[in-house]
Amino acid sequence: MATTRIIDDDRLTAVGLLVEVHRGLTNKFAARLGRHGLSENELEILLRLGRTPNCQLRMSDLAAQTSLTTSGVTRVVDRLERAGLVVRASCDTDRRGTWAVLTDAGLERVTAAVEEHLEDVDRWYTGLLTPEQLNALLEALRIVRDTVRPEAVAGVAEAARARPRIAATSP
Amino acid sequence: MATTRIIDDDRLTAVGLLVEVHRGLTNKFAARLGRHGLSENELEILLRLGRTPNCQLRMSDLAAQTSLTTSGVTRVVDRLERAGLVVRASCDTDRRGTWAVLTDAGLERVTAAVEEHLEDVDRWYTGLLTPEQLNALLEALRIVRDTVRPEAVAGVAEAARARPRIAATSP
DNA sequence: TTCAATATTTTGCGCCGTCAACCATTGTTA
DNA sequence: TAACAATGGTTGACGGCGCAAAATATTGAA
Repeated sequence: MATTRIIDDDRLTAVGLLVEVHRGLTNKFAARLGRHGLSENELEILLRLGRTPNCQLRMSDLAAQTSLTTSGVTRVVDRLERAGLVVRASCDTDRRGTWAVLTDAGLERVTAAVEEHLEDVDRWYTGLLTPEQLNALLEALRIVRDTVRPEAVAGVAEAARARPRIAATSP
Repeated sequence: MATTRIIDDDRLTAVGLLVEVHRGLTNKFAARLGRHGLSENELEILLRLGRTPNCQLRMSDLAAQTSLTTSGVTRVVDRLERAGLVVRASCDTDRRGTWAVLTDAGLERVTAAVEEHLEDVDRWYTGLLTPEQLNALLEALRIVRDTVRPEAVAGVAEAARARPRIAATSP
């Protein structure tokens, strides 16, 4: 008879597939990002800052968006600040808070990195799928994301309202 | 005019979506797995052993399958062995190699863990999608997996040929 | 046989991120 | 106003994993 052991359940392989793809892509991407001096988490934080109206987000919002802990964010931002890609600025309205602000150098760095990174993304991920397959994939992922991480958009509204902490590059 | 900055490229958000889903699921799963005394990597290794014909795989094959390094596998197997879920056995035909062999306790543990784990998988992942959506997702993931990790099935054939190192539970 | 070249696993060291404890600030309640 | 819980962030101790070198076993050639 066919196997009916629980450890062969299809749902487990569905998880496994997701994990393998994630790890595989991460590994493929790591080399080139490393050449730009960035890790996956560092890139993500720079990207999120760059996409925010004034290029600034509070530490705790970064934590919520990235599913790093706040202490993890502290450390990543420490490194980025040491590298001159980010600066910390205190928050006028709530002196407990701290803005992480993308510097010009940071924006340049992430732009340069992404420029090459996109080749890899295309080569190992999006470019492998037909537009229909890609859309179906993203639709499914979005459904899952919205239930497992509904908080992934924290802080954007506040940051837009806040006054910029450094000369922003937005004209 | 609309934004055309490179850091807003859709392909980046396609990566981001995958990463967010992976992290979100990992977090959701961690609590219950932790209650069974297993981490994600430990579960994966136990699963792969349990699915192999004689419940045994060589360390290097585990490394290839999991995209841990061999040293990572050494450490995970160390813990699993300390917990009595796995034993090491030397390889007759090539005494450089080492089999990691799932014990009966290991099979019980992983079975019990998976039994509950599947509820979470259903609740946060597979159960959120229609059968069509799930199939489309898996199809796309399989395409990407096959190009970024073609080596993910290492060692299964050899393990099936090798003689079992402990009383196997296969009748 | 002996010695170099190769293959498999383990170990030393370091980085990265979590957890828990901590300090500073805010808001609330009296 | 004082007291105190709640919030935001940082720090120290710790564990997991990767990298590279070491330890062990195997193969091939002189």
